[in-house]
Amino acid sequence: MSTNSHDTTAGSGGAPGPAGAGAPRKRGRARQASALASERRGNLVRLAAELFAQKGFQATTVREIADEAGILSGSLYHHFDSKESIVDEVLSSFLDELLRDYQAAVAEGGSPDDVLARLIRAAYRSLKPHRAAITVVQNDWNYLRQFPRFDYLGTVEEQIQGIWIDVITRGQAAGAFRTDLDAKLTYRMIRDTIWVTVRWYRPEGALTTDDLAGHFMRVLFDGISLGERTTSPAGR
Amino acid sequence: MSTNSHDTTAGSGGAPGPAGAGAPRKRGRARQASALASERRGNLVRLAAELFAQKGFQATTVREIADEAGILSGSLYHHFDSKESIVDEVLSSFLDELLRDYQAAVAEGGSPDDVLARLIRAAYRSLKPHRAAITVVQNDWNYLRQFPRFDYLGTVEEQIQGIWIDVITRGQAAGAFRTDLDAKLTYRMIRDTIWVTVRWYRPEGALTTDDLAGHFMRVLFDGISLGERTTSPAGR
DNA sequence: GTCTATAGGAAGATAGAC
DNA sequence: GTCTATCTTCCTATAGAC
Repeated sequence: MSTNSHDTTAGSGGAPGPAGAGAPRKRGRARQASALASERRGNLVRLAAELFAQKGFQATTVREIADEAGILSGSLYHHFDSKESIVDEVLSSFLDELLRDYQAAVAEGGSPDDVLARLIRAAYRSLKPHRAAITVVQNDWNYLRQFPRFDYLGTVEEQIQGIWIDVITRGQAAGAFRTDLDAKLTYRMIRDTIWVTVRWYRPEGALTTDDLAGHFMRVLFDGISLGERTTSPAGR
Repeated sequence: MSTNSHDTTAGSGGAPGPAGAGAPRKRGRARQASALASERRGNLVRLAAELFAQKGFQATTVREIADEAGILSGSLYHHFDSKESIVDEVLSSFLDELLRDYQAAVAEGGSPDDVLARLIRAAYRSLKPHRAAITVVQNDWNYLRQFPRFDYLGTVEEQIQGIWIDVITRGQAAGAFRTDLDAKLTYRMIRDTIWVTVRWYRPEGALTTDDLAGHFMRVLFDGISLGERTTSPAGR
């Protein structure tokens, strides 16, 4: 949740940094102080993520982030070397955790529809802790990908896509899922439907993320129709 | 496609406008010149919409829009009184047309699942002509709604929602759709799944919008599973 | 209808005192 | 670690010539 494995030294010119620019190695008595520092940093990141999610990355100014934290904008640059570094930390920590969750869901094993159900629940469950990051991914992904710094977004996306498509394809081969559906298209549909929920989902409301997952899976696995399944009803 | 019925006089302060600020009534020999003017204007709007879609509303500068049109940024203000006016025209013309399409789909009549299928196809078909506008709606909706000028976005959304929920509810009452699904939740799922497609759909690719609609409807109506429908398979 | 020129403000980022 | 102060750049929008 803390290390940003995707950090690059790319910047707009400014200070090249006197020491190694990565996360400092913690050891000895420095560890405690460092832990406090990262907690502070983590707070700033969470707070910025919330603003990015509400107003968009571009529309959020460093002054607003600093205001929210009760400090002045200049002071932010003691913690981060640019506004992009902040959003980078928001995204990379979320994506790293998500990838691990998915890998764990697959590692548990079971039939393809068990695994698919587990993936779907894992995705919905991430809505609550990562609502802000997911919103940023959705709204600012296209913009951020313009910068080489964020190339890793595409890499992680491909790894994640591979996990889902693999499960769907295995399900088709095993006779659990229809073979007249394109696996990639189906994956995208599932992914989009789940993520886009952050636009209106409010964790403090009546619906839990497992409610959402349940509703979605009823539709996904069995459809909204009643009676026999049909190949092409109503001219579809 | 031309008149902006949602225009308001709201602005950030500047010139209050010497004459009536609405679209001038065309009559007599002025009509031809005016038609050319609106074509020019329409071109600028389309071009701006494309940029807004690619980079986001905030990140797109009036200079970029002007560059793309081959004029200087100051000259844009001969056609529009602000950057917001441009995006307003992008959104309102799209939403007006969409609402009319949906109303027409319902007016054709038929069983709930016929109507629902028609609505879904209409939505997918709008992806091609309105890709840019749909992208802007999705990415910049939250930001734009901060300004009273864009209050009408919420109004149109409610009208549209009413149309879909009505069809779903009637289908449930008629025994065509499952009653264990929440109509509003189902509407949102459908809407989101369709709109979010603009993130990756490329009209010039192999898939037509009717392909997408077909794939989606197979899943929506009948699910991805094979064999008998089941109420709670795999612990779902 | 487009240009030149510029007002006026806000943005991201930096330097050095405390 | 935060503040004060400020640099530089870029933005939207305007005024008036052509």
